Amino acid sequence: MPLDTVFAALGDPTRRTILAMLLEDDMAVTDVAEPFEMSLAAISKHLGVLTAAGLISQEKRGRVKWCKLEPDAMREASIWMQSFGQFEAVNLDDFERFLAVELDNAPSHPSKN
Amino acid sequence: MPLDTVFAALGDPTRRTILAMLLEDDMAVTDVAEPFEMSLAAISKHLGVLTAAGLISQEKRGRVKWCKLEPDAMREASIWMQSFGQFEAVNLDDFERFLAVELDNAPSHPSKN
DNA sequence: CGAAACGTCAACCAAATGGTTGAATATCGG
DNA sequence: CCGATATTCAACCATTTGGTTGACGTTTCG
Repeated sequence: MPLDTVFAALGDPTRRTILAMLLEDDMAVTDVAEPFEMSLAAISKHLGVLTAAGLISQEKRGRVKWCKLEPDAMREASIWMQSFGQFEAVNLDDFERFLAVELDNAPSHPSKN
Repeated sequence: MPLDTVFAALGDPTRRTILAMLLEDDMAVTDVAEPFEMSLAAISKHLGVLTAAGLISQEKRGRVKWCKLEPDAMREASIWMQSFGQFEAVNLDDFERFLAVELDNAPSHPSKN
């Protein structure tokens, strides 16, 4: 089940921090590792877990491997959680309308293709 | 971090199934365990994990311990995840205002009619 | 009272997880 | 070609996790 790997991946604070970093921009493995007090190999493993969960993708260009956030992977998990109540935080439909408006107003966003 | 325990708890399919069962109604431990092909002790442990994460609460009445879903525990995790949807194009300030409005809209009383 | 039902505890086990080091593999720049 | 940079691999280790079994403490009820 993809939910297994996604939730398990999100259960580690190092990995959640990495995801938050990638929210800013794509990053090379070495740059991802830099702020952490742990070996590069350990970060490489974390990135492997995130990749296996589909939460990021990694593309090698030259000797540098770029890490890119794949937020769609959270969608299924998010929807699963939403099913646990009207108590729940955000209405997804409202959220999508919000996103649609945001995308229209985005200044430097290249037109989709 | 509560996000650690919540996400980790959700990473197990047995525990997610238990939560889905409790969506229907509160249940006794024995009844929770009944559909699973695993010992009562194992289920008891799973319920302990869910309780530690705050996702359920357990109240003992007589010799029966009742398990009750606590969906509020998912709120923080849900909000965390939603901040990752299509983020590149989203203005964070707008997103936070959006969240504020969402949270302000009382979950259980209809807003307009 | 005494047996059955409810649930946890303790000890144990195999496998997975999160980390380390050191060697290995590409690739880039001079 | 050589050396530095980027990243993974492999072996290892300690801890956690998810499961088992059997004994144990409570509570209910005939």
